[in-house]
Amino acid sequence: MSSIAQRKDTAKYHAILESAIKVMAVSGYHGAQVARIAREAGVADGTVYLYFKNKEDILISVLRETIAQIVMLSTWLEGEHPEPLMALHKLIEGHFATLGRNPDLALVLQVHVRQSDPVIREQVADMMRPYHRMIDRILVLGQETGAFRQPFDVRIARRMIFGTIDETVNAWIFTGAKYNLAAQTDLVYDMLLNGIGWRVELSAEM
Amino acid sequence: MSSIAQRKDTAKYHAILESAIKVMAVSGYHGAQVARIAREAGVADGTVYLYFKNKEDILISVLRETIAQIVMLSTWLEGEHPEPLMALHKLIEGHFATLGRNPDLALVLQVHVRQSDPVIREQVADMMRPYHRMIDRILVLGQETGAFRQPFDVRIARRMIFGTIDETVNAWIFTGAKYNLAAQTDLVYDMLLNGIGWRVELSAEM
Amino acid sequence: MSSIAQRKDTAKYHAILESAIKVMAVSGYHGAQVARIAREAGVADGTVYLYFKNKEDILISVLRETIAQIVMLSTWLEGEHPEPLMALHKLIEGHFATLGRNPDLALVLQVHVRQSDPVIREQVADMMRPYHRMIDRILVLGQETGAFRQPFDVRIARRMIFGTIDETVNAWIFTGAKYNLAAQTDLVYDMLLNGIGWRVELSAEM
Amino acid sequence: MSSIAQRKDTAKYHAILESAIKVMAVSGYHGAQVARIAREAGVADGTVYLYFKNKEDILISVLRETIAQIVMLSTWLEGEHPEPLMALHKLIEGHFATLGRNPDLALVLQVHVRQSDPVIREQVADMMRPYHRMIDRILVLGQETGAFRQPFDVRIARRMIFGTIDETVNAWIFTGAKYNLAAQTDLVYDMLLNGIGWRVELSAEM
DNA sequence: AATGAATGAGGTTTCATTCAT
DNA sequence: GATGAATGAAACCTCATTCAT
Repeated sequence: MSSIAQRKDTAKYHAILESAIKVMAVSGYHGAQVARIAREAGVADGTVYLYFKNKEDILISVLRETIAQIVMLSTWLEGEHPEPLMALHKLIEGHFATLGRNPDLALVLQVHVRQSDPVIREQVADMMRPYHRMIDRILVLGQETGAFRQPFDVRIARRMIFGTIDETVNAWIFTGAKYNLAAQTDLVYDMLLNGIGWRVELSAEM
Repeated sequence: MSSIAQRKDTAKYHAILESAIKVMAVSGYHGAQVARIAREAGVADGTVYLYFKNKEDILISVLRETIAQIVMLSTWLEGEHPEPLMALHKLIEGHFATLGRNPDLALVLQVHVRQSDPVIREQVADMMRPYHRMIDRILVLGQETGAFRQPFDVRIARRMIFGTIDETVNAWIFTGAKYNLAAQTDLVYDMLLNGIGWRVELSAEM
Repeated sequence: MSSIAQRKDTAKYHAILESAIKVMAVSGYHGAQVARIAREAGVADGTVYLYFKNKEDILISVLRETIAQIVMLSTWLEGEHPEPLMALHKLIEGHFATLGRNPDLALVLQVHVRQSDPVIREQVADMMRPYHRMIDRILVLGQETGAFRQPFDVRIARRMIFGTIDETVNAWIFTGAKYNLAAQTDLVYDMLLNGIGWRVELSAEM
Repeated sequence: MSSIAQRKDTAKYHAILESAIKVMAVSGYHGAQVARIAREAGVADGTVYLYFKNKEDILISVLRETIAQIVMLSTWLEGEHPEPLMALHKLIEGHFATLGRNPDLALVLQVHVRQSDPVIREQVADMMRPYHRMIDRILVLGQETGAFRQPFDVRIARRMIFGTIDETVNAWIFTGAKYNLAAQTDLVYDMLLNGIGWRVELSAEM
């Protein structure tokens, strides 16, 4: 009479999760049949339901585990209290490193999540919230300490940061995940910091 | 003996397309039942198949019509030959205006496209290519004419621009498309141009 | 307010009938779409229903017209009163000639009829009855006049005659209707008359 | 992870097959709905697809199993090496006995096979080929040993034999399969051997 | 008489989920 | 805990037939 929750740390639980990532990476969420996930994991169809409530629960679990890794950055950066420029660099690097290490998982996260029920999207948004909050904190701190230029909208900046990271990962996935994603860190970091324009008003200030 | 191709400009064709956008916005591609699309359009199930080859054809048509509008910006900007800064501003504005006018369609484009078959994603990528090319051209021209700062990777910059626009639209959709998307143009434009950092190296150059 | 019955002799009626034979020959009864029959006949879908009650009616009409030709042999032979051996030869020859002239129609009659509803099969049987009767009459007359050997079961003989003709046509169709069907007449006639065995009991009788 | 192939000898496989024969006998191939076959077999619709690839596979399996029984005659006769006259008698008897035992199956084989896709007809032809070959061998051997009269075309004779058997079965089915089919063996055998005519050329030989 | 756009019932097939073993 | 055969709801799509023009 053990509940699903109590089985989360078994080897089989993780085998199914890994298998789900693999299958979903190839076929997407809707294309991923439970039977194939089970076979890939080397268990019977029914066994899947001993560890997960239903198919949606598998997807959410996959996302939770993945996002957890990314969100861990928040916690880590939180504890380290690095100065904002460094924090931004670490953030980008960590994000790229995490997904770069596991292309299948990146594919699921970037591409296949954004489908399925609004329910799932809502949950993903919830899970991402700490991450967004952390970006916001870095930005605010940077503005306060003078590490970043003063007058800009934090939300717009956060969307630029997140959107750029996202699109960089997408491009990497789309071209087949062939190059080293983390190696893009410096280029992206520089781009976000400096934008594409001259800083005429800056020279005026001097 | 009229083929599907010959029926593309009828009122019913557009009614079904509109209805498909509406239903897909709510339920996603897989969740959108042909029967519901038909009912919403006020036609019989079978009628849908007089205008579209199959369900996938509906989605692709939705995307084609939408992306066409956005890509039209390419053509327009091409003809106008505006200077790069202006071109970038027009691009952002046009993108926001087009999607801002039709939130449902934006939802389909932003969220639901990225699922389904790789075939569809490939087609979307094909349709977006002229758009990406145009951004590249603007960037290159801007660097040549000195409108943009010199040393940056064009691809990275393009991903930042596209990613930021994308994420801005996502945020707008996710909050329920309640505010005016086009009104964000200046803020985003400024952000992309200037980044978030001081331009210390610029002062060094003086 | 003219009924379907009154339109049977128009050019369009026959155009549709010809077209139906062609399409059914290729696709079978179930595979033959009314729309394709209409297109092949150069009329609109709806027009078909001005000349035929429904799809089944088309098939039955096709069969009626064809079988009519074969059954006409009955009438003709009836009128001629040829002696039995000659009558049998004429019968085989006429059957082969009629179908040999129109392979499409033969295909429909031999292969595709035997499907669809029992209702249709019943009707075909009804239409074939005069033909069977005629064979029976030839056989009985032949036995009475001494043209055929005495002791054999007329029904069995009739089935042999009909079955052999049928199978000969089938073989001809199956190999692509490439050779001259009517040219088989003498061989089949001889076979039916003499069987495959020696006639030992005959020599005993002498 | 059991494939369809591995389930062919289960009770359920045969239950579905029997049920398919029954339903097809009544309604024909196209009229036989998978749902009705499933209900008749006492299983759920989906279960059918655990044992058969699709509806066409059911039909082909029905045919394979049946024709296999008839073709088994070939093998048996092959092994026995009976003299030709005996072989022919056994052949007719075996054919009638096999179909006579299972009228539904006979109906499917005789009537409903000949429809549907050319693909299926081709397959049936393939399955029947050994049977036809065997008839040919009997005929050739009979001619060589002098059991049959010398000059006749083997193919024509084979068609007469097969066509007569076929038509006899058809007649039996059409009248409701009320009498004993196998009891017709001697009559048909005699008919095929002797034909319907006197053997004038034979008496001339004497 | 002729058209052909529209209809909608109906059938095959898939696949997440269950439950007896 | 584990299995996997069985379930059956649900969805796409076809196509004979109708009817307003």
